[in-house]
Amino acid sequence: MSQAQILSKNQQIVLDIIEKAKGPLKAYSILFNVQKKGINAPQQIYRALDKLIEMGKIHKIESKNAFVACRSSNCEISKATAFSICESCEMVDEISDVKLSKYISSFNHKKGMKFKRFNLEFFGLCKKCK
Amino acid sequence: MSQAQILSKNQQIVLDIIEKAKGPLKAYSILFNVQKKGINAPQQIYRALDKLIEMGKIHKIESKNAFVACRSSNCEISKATAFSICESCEMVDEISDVKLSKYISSFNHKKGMKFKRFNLEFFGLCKKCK
DNA sequence: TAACAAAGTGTTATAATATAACATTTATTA
DNA sequence: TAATAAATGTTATATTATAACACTTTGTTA
Ligand SMILES: [Zn+2]
Ligand SMILES: [Zn+2]
Ligand SMILES: [Zn+2]
Ligand SMILES: [Zn+2]
Repeated sequence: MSQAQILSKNQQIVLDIIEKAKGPLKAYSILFNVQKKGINAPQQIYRALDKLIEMGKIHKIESKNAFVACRSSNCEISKATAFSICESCEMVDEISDVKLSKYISSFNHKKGMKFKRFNLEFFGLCKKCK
Repeated sequence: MSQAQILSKNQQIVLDIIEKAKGPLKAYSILFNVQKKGINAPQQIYRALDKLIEMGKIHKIESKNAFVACRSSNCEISKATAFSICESCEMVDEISDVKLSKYISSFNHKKGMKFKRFNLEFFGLCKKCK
């Protein structure tokens, strides 16, 4: 059984902000939000972000250069991530669909490449924006 | 029948370079490669890139901020893109697998979002790097 | 517990990626 | 040919991300 990760001070501060946010956050917007807490430099943010990603606590939305908290408890440390992204309101929602994930994970590339992980981003209009 | 797109001068220059490249190219590396051709500013590159993406001639590899030529003739203007990416040598290969693409396209999000397009990036080690 | 190693922090500087804004030119079409 | 749309050239600036170095805290192990 893997014990609950203990986070460092900066990691906890950054994670708290990302978890409280309604949508994806950009690194510099996180930075501006924590300057009162004594974090002054981008490095401090990026280092925390890197570790949090490694731990699977957050994910990077590549198409937006932004970060969201992981909402799926069974998200196997980010080996198989999928997101739906609203092109109008910027809302991002993590998709955890075992069938979809299994199907994609089992996809075999003709050219003999063995995949370790994948990231899938869907784009469209969310219910509200339709 | 859609007639062959006629490209503007800058669009053609940028496309040529991307098509000749063996791997994904970054915007500034394209820029450095075309300065002899009279293109001097990032804007000129990014504008061409934007149009080429719109036309489906190239794709952006989001996880790398880099661009590759579209190799799949039936790539329906980038509504459904998939790539395999080698984490060691940076090689990128466009996957055109109708079954995979159909399966993912038909995925229905529970929260009522209708998807217009998706982008899937696989990561691993290619044959050579394994 | 002293010594060492590993992980985290703080800081300054800079690199890399991308867009804003505006003037001008070229191509298209009415 | 006049009006419109698309593309270009240019300068400046915004945004995202990493390098490098000195120091501190935490964990491990002799
Ligand atoms: Zn997750
Ligand atoms: Zn929306
Ligand atoms: Zn394609
Ligand atoms: Zn490789």
